[in-house]
Amino acid sequence: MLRTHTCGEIRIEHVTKQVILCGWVQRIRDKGGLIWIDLRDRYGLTQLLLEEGKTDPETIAMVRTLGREFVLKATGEVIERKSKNPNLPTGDIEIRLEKLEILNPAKLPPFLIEDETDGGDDLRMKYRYLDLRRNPVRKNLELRHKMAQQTRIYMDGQDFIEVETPVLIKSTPEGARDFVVPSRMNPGEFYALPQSPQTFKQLLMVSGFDRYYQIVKCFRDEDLRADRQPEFTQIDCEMSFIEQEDILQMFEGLVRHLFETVKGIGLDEVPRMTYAEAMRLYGSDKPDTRFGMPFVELKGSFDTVDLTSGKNFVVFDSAEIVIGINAKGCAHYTRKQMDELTDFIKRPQIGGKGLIYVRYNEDGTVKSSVDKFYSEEDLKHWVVQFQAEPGDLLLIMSGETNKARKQLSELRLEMGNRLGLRDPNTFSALWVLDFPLLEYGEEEKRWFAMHHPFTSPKPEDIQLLETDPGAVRANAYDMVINGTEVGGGSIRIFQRDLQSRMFDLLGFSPEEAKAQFGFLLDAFEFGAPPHGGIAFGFDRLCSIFGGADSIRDFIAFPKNNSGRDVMIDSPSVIAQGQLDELQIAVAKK
RNA sequence: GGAUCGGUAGUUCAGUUGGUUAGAAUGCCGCCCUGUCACGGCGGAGGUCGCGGGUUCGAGUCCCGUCCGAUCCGCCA
Repeated sequence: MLRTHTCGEIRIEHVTKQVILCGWVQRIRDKGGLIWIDLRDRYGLTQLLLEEGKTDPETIAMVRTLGREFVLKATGEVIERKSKNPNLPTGDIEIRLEKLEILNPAKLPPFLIEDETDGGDDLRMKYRYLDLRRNPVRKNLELRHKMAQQTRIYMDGQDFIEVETPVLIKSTPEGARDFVVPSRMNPGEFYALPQSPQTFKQLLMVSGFDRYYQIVKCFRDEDLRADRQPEFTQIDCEMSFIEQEDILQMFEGLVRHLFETVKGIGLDEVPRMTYAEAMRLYGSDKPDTRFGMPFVELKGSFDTVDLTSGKNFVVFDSAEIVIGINAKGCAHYTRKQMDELTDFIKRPQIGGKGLIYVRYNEDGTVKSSVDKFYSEEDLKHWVVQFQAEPGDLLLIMSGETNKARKQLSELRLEMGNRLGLRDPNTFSALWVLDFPLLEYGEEEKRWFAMHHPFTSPKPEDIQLLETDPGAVRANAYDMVINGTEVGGGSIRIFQRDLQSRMFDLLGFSPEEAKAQFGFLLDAFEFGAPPHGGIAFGFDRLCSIFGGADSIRDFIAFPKNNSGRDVMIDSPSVIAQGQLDELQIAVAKK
């Protein structure tokens, strides 16, 4: 070892000890007669002292040649500081430098290696190895490490075994776009990288590994977002001889264990909500339940309520649904603020046509943007429906049910932001249950599996498969934390007949089903146990625990928006020889 | 495929209606400083205003195109 201690561990009780430290130069403060060097490593910062008249002049001269990020080996005695720094764990001591060795000089980094860096995202990505020297990013990776460790501790404690599954697998038509790898030994043929180990974990159930998990890389060739990378990590799990309730209990347990051990937070029992409820109350299958503000229907499909029709307001009369939210205490909003909200919902990404408001003033009077059509008495009925109190502001939208809900959902989140109701250090988890089994693809004119083709329908809905496939509910569930989907899974189909019927419904001919998933169908004929599972988005889980919106800083070497690694500059062209070997020709544009 | 925002010193940004030599902070370099810790003081260097074209007497600023980045929509079983 080149060092006796790290830069984070020396305390007042080490005084008079002779130590050797290694690390990077964080900063040098040269007072002339006194020079201090802050030496940094992963563990902390320790101050080295040089003093004119006491320190060897050659060493002082050498220190005056140092720059930021030089790698040093420093030998000296631990002494108590004359003026202590209470902000630093090592602030009571310093090292009187006796011998200095420059292990490696360093060019000036392109941005400051400090907590509040002056580097932009692009630059930080290009020099990621420097960015990773910064405390905030390093702490995120330490958090990730803890999350992974605690996941393994919990799963192992529940008798799950970790099994690795292959990365070079087979492309399947359903779901996300596959990343594809050409096979040299089988010219013209391709592997695909797994979107998830789905079929393998089901096969492991057939094999009798009744509790499997894996912290595993998955790959999807789709456009990226702040919380989506082309390669990402899942906590992938599967269990046999269970019902949905067992899965919910087991993995609520995992999440509670993680909050407990990693954050020191005791999580409340995770509430449950059906998909239909979530859509009706929040217009989203992943509602942020850190705050309430549920939708209220003035005219809707679920209730028989209609407080808007017959007053010659065409917009509402022609709408399938009229829904709103109660922004508590916002009656004072100015014209400017209202315009901002209207502009917000009219943005092309949201696509709202207009926003109607009702102010329930402190003095009990009511003022709205539709006073022309609705009397004070009409509006008072609305106020009652919203359970509003004086000082509240009702924000109302209308239209086709699914669109209006989606738009109002965006507005609800925006109001949550404006009212400071989305604190990243508050955690609210939710199970969303009973997802639809199928959704209709308008373009393709056929049904698609909402989760995946192996998801089992609710037994009581099976007869609807023939008559009304869209109404069939699945034994599928998502876990949502703070409005982010962090995990999802289902109870699988384990009977060959039902699975074949599913493929049929999804438009697979028996031959296609056999070609794509024959191995699974075959396996189901050799004694498949009832089984089900779940997968958590590990990167997202880490980012939520870390209070961040983006998963990028929880991944050591992430890719940018265009799927590029700007540090190693990938993807890149390959040599003609490589292409030849693979018998691949690149089409010229 | 689409929308919005951005690209000016090493870095983060400002830059008026189009008008002299494009500024600030920070970093960097030099000198001074014996208790600093975001040290302080004095001085200095540092710019193809993303790229290409256009309008104009004159463009960082206006117009067109293009490239790059970020966020979002579509997409993501």
